[in-house]
Parts: sequence; structure tokens; C-alpha cells
Amino acid sequence: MAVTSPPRLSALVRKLQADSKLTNEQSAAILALPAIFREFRAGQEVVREGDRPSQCCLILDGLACRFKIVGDGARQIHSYHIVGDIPDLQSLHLARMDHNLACLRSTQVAFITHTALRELIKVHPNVGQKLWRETLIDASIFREWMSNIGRRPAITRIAHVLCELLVRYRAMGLAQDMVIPQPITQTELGDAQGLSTVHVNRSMQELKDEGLAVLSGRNIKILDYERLAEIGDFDPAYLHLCEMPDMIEARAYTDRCN
Amino acid sequence: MAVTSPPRLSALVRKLQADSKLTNEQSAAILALPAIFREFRAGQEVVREGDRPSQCCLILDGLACRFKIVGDGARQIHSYHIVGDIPDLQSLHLARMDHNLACLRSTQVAFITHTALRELIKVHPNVGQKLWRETLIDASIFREWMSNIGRRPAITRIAHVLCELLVRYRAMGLAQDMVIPQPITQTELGDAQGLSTVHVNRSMQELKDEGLAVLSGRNIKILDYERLAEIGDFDPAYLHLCEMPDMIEARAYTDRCN
DNA sequence: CGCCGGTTTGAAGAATTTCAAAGGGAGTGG
DNA sequence: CCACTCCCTTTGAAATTCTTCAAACCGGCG
Repeated sequence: MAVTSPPRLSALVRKLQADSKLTNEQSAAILALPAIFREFRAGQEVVREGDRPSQCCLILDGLACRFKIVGDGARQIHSYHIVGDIPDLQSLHLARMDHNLACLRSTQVAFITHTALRELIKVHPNVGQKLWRETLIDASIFREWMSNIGRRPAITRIAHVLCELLVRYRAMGLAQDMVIPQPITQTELGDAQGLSTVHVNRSMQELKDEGLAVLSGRNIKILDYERLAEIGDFDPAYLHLCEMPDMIEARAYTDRCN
Repeated sequence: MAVTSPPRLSALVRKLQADSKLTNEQSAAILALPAIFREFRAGQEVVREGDRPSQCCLILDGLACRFKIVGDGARQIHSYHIVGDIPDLQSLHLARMDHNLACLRSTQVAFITHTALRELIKVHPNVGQKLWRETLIDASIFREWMSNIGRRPAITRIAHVLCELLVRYRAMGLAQDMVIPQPITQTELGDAQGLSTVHVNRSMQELKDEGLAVLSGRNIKILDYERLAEIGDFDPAYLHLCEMPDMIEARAYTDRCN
């Protein structure tokens, strides 16, 4: 179950070049990180609230989320994590997990020890800055979701999160066909945006009736990104995607740029 | 209006010792940071969405908040910032502001240039790690607020945020008398927790009727922290306060510790 | 075929917002 | 020192959004 280092960490290299290129040495150092690869089934938890991890996990394929269970048992999803993300990077500096990390679909991850990451950062401070930057983008997404949940109506929230997912996948070179490449259930959308499953369903139907987004098999297909972004009050600036390697297409979804 | 460097940056030193002590050299380097001091009136904005700051701002006194205005004009407050906070630290790695920073009360700040901070981090990588850690704690608070807004009823949200403010002030050695030392209006509480002013008012009345918290002049006084934390579903673990210099008292509000 | 996870539907109920107006306290200017 | 103003709190009542409950539906899969 635990193999060492095929050239699979390239997803991380790609992600970290969002703002500016890495040098060859930096890329090489990342690709050479010692990693343990593992596959999780849908529903499995990777790290739990209260844990004190000694490693971070890089998503190679699939879909994960961070979440908390509140007093009455309800789940709040804080973020979705796709290929290239390191959802528990914060554990490098915050000893104790204050939330959970679980896989929503069947998911492949690479575990990299804190020790190895610290060594990488020491030798390549620029990579350290880029990792810091990634955690700041996470925080920016949290803020946007907070605005969503706190101050926007249900239909807007759903449209918004669909836009975000699409743009993030496309920034990683996926979802060319405007289909979000991982299925996301309506319950999961509700737990992310503070809505009941029933109400998500009704919002999705509105989006369908308007010709903005539909279910394509088990996946969500965006039919009219422009109008979806409009009713979703969506401006991708908060994703800080600019200077992506393939900005040619990412730029189409980004009006303002860093 | 712009003076240079009295020994006022000590609030930052105190804040950064949350997890572990700084060395004397590190403290000295922080205290020696070149800073420009300025006072803002209540309501004034410090940085705006779209800005590209070349400096960060340290709160020395008063109260600031980060916020966004959504499509229909409503305001979502993302966080409150008290003495010792650097609310726009993320601007060090994210060029463009994706939200606003404003003062809620009359507030004193110290501006420190990115250049000076980068130099500090280069010379003292440990301080850099501590600054990174601060941004991760911000993110942790965002997650908790997201859970609050998305999945907890109004009364719980209000109780929760009052507990948080009290604990954060006490961790900085303030609010000994269980009074939150800055006034916070019900509109501000509502904008932070996704509620209308009217509903905040009714929730506050419930808290008053239960003998948990009251208005003491313009300020909020916590009467029964234990029960307030209970109905607020509040566990301070997400504040990652442990190993504070004065843990003697902070520990009283922290059941679990890093 | 029958189960399973996810979607869809209808109807009733609850939480929260909105609107509109009154009340209160602290500071300001005459 | 009073009157006035401003900002914030408080109140009542109606409207709305969203949740809950309960059940049916649907497509894929063992």
C-alpha cells in the first residue's frame, strides 16, 4: 500500500507556479520529496479534529473536504480540495487539528512529512513563501464563503460555488468541457453553503430552468458561465489565480488580475 | 502625524509569543522595525479591495475589521482585529486586496513596510514562521465563523462570538473584569454573524434574560462565561492560544491544549 | 430483482428578515 | 444647562426564506 516517489508530485509543482515560475532546482526539490502514496475510499477521514499530524497530505486525484461537526450534529464543509491542494498544510505550524479532513470521492493522496517540508523550506525559502501563499489563498476562499453563507440568498450561493469549482478545475487544466470533473452531491453543496439538501435541490432546479447549469450524469455541467457568474455574484479575484501557466484560458474567467 | 518608532511594537512581540518564546534578538529585531504611526477615526478605511499595499498594519489600540460588500450592498464582516493583530499580513504574499480593512472605533495603527518585514523574516526565519502561524490562526477563525453562520442558530452565533472576543482580549491581558473593552454595535455583530440587527437585538435580550451577558454602558459584559460558552457551542481550541505568556488565566478558558 | 444512494416533490412549520416607528443616552452647540 | 441631534437600541407586526418531515422516484449495480 505504501510505495515511494514516482514523478507524481508534479501536481504540486503546477499549483505553486500560479503566481510565478519555480526555478529548475526548486521544481526538482519538490519532485524529489519523499512521499507515501495512499488511496482513500469515499467517506474515509484522513485527519481528525484533535489529531497532531506529523505529515501533510497532497491531493493527487479525487476530491476531499475540510469540515467541522457543530453541537447539534450538523456538518459544515469549509472547503473542497482538488488535485494539487495540500488541505492540511496548516498543520506545519498549528500542532492540533481544529477540524477534520475527509475524502468525498475515491481519492489518491501523497503524504509528505513535516520534517521533509521544513527541510525543503529551509533550503528553498522561495518555495516556503509559495506554500505560505497557498494557505493565504485558502483563507481568502474561506472569507468568500463566509460572505456567501452570511449575506447571499441560496440561489446565489449555489451559483457562486459552482463557478468557483469550475474556475479552480480549469486553472489546473481540467474541466475543459465545462463539466465539473468530480460528482458533488446536493447534500455536500448544502453542507458547504449552509443550506438544506431540499433547498439546494430547488436552487439547482432554478439554475436548470434558467439554462445555467444541469446535472450531466452524476456530474454538474455549466451551460452559461457568464450568466451563472452574474447571478452568483462571482468575481474570481479572490482565487488569486493570475499568472497561471495556462493563463490563456484561466484569464477568460478572470476579469481583474493581480 | 507620522513619527518613528517609540517602543510601541511590543503588542506584536506579545502576540507572537503565543506558542513559544522569542529570543532576545528576535524581540529586539521586531521592536526595532521602522514604523509609521497613525490614528484612524471610527469608520475610516485603512485598505480597500483592489489596493496593492506595500506595507502591513499592526493594530496598537482600538478595533478594526475586515469585510466585503456583496452584490446587494450587504456587508459581511470577516473578522474583528484587536491590539497585536496584523489584519493585512496576507498582503505580503497576495498582491491585490480581495477585501477591505476598516476601523470600527477610533484606532491607532503602526504601518510596517513589506520590505522591512521581508528583511526581518530573512534574518529571523523563526519570526517568519510565527507570522505565518498568525495567518493560519486567522484562517482557523474564519472556519469557525463559517460553521457558526452556516450551521448554528442565531442565539448560538451571538454567544459564540462574544466568548471569542472575551477570550482573545483576555489572552492579550485585557478584559480582566469580563467586559469586552471595546464597544461593538448590534449591527456590527449582525454583519459578522450573518444576522439582521433586529434579530441580534432579540438574541441579546435572550442572553440578558438568561443572565449570561448584558450591555454595561456601551460595552458588553459577560456575566456567566461557562453557560455562555455552552449555549454558544464554544471551544477555544480553534484560537490556538496555548503557551500564552499568561497561560495562568488563559488556560481557565481553554479546556484542550496544543 | 431489489437494494442503495442520491434526487425530487408537497405541505406545513420555524427561523429570520423587513419595514416602520419609537425610545434612550451621550455629546454638541446655542 | 437645556435643547437638539445622532447613533444605537428596542418594539410590533407582516412577509419571506428556508427547514423539516415524509414519501416517492430514479438509475446503477450486485
